[in-house]
Amino acid sequence: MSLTSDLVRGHTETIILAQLMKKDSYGYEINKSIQETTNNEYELKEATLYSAFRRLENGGMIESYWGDETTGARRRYYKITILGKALYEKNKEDWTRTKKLIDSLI
Amino acid sequence: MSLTSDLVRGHTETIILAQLMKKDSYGYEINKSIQETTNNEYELKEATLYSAFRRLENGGMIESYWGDETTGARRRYYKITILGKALYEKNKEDWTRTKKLIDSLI
DNA sequence: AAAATATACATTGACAGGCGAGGTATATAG
DNA sequence: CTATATACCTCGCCTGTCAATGTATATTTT
Repeated sequence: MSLTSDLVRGHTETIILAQLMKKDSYGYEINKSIQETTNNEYELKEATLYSAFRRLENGGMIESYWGDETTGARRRYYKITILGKALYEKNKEDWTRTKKLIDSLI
Repeated sequence: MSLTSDLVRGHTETIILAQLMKKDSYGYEINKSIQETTNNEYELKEATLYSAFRRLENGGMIESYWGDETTGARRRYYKITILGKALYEKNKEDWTRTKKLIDSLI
């Protein structure tokens, strides 16, 4: 929504992985969930979201499959892989370190 | 140095402004100071540093003047402006908010 | 005296992530 | 029947980062 986007840059993949740590999900739902969690303070732009999915899938961090909805628009579900879980944990640690780093610098 | 760069992206200007809040300084010194503060965990690449200076100066956030060194390499000193101080304060607030936002999402 | 290192500034061109703008398709509410 | 919500996707631009490269002076090492 606001000015935060620049500062969240670089966390997009981790945010998506975090959602997929809870359960398999699809783009639209993930984004809604982010909006709810942040009281509409933040959302991923669709182009950002889907390009992140591509990167993550190409890197073997997530896998996708089509949902079996008989009604409504089709959904492409994503599932986090072992590799993806490991990346998520690593990114979380990096975030903890980076937070301290920035706090000490600004 | 390491993997942090992606996550610090977006904070470069604020980090520079933070240094200039303390005192007028020049590129090389600012970078050394950052390295010392972070125990060599982080440093700005020169190209990044100088392009940030350009942006900040063009935006009226900092002003520059040549030092009067009679020996050694010349130094271009930077001074933070009123506008720059305001931006710094705003960026700090944004950081506080963003930190919470990311913490809630990952 | 020569070579290496430290100090100090600067530019160029490539790269990657974010995103505006545009497009497709189905279902429901007014 | 029109608007809105759900759901996916791509193209091409913009911006910040950074490797590589270049300049110049001073000190330290060999």
